[in-house]
Amino acid sequence: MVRKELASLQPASPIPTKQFSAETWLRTKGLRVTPQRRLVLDRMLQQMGRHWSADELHEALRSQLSELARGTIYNILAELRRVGLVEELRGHDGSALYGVHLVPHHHFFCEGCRCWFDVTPVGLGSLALSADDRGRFDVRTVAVVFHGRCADCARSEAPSGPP
Amino acid sequence: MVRKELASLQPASPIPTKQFSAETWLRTKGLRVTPQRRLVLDRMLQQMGRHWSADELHEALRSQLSELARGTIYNILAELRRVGLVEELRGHDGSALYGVHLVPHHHFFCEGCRCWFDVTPVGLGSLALSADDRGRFDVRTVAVVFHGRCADCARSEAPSGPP
DNA sequence: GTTCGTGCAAATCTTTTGCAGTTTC
DNA sequence: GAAACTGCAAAAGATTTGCACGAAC
Repeated sequence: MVRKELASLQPASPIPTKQFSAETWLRTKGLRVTPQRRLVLDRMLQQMGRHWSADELHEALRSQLSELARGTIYNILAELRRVGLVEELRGHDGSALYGVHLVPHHHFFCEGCRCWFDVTPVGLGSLALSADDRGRFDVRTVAVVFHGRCADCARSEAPSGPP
Repeated sequence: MVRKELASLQPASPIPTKQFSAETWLRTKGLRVTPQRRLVLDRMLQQMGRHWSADELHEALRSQLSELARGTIYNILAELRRVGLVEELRGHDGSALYGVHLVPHHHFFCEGCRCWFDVTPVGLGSLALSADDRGRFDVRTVAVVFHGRCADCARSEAPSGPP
C-alpha cells in the first residue's frame, strides 16, 4: 500500500488547546468508549496538526492492539468526523487524510514531503470575490491552502545560491 | 449566459480568453489531433469554468462518438493536464474533476448542487501566514476555495426566513 | 439485556495498466 | 513507416457495506 502523499510527521503549529484525554472527548460527544476509539483518538491528539490516512493509522496502531481492523478505522474516523472532532481532507491523489479539528485553521501542503500541516493565516478578512463574481455566489466559508516547502524540505533541497 | 441542461453546466465567470479551437490548442501544444481528443477538448472549451468528472465526459460524449472508451478519457485528460490545458481538482469524495485551465483562477464550491466554479478573488495580496507559521513554511502558491451557494441554489433553497 | 461497535470479507467504485490493433504525422 | 493513440479488459487501490459476534452502557 504505497502512499504517495504521506501525512506529516511533525506537528504543524503549537495550537493552544486544552489537552483533554481521548476518553473525555468521546464521552463529551456522547460516543461509547471502546479501546479502538480511544487508541485512534489518543494518537491523533498526541500529534495535533498531523494528518493521517486510514491506512497509516491502521499500520501505526495495530501493533498496540492486534484486534484492530482497517474497516474499523474507517468507522471510527467517520464517527469522529460526524461529531466534529476530526476533519477529512483530500490529498492530490484523492485519498482521504484525517486530523483533529479542535480549532479553526487552514492548511499548508509541502510539495517536498507531501505532508499537510495546519496553519492560521492572517489577512483573510480582505479576501473576497471579485465584483463580477459577487453577484453570482453567496459565500459562506473560505478554505485556504498554502503550497510550498516546510522548513525541513526547504533546508534539505535548496542550497540557496552560491556562497 | 446560454447554459441549460444541469445545474453543473453553468459557467462560472466570463473568463476573457481568446477562443481557439480544440484542434488549434492541440497542435499548439504538440499533441496529435485525434477525433477523441478534439471532442473532449471542444466540449470543455465550450463550457469554460465547468468541471467534469471523467465519467461525466464519457457519458456526455459517447453519443457523439460511439468509439470512445472510458480509459481513453483518462488518457486524454492526463495528456491535456500534462501540457497545462486542463487542471485537475478533487471533489469532497476524492474523485477527480477536470476543467480547462487557460488563466489563473481560484474556485467556488456550491454546497447545494455540489458543483465547482472558477472565480477570481480579490484581496489575495494581504493573505499570509501568521508570524509563527512564517518561520516554518516557505510559501510559493496559495489556493483559495470559497464555499457557499451559487445563485441558482441560493434562490431555490432559501425562502429567507419565516414570514 | 439492549444497543452499539467491531472484525472479517466481499462488494463497489474510480483510476491505472498492458497489449494488440489503428491512426496520425 | 514509425511513433503515438485508442479500445478493451483486467488490475489495482481506497473506501463502503453486510452480517454475526462481542462489548459498553
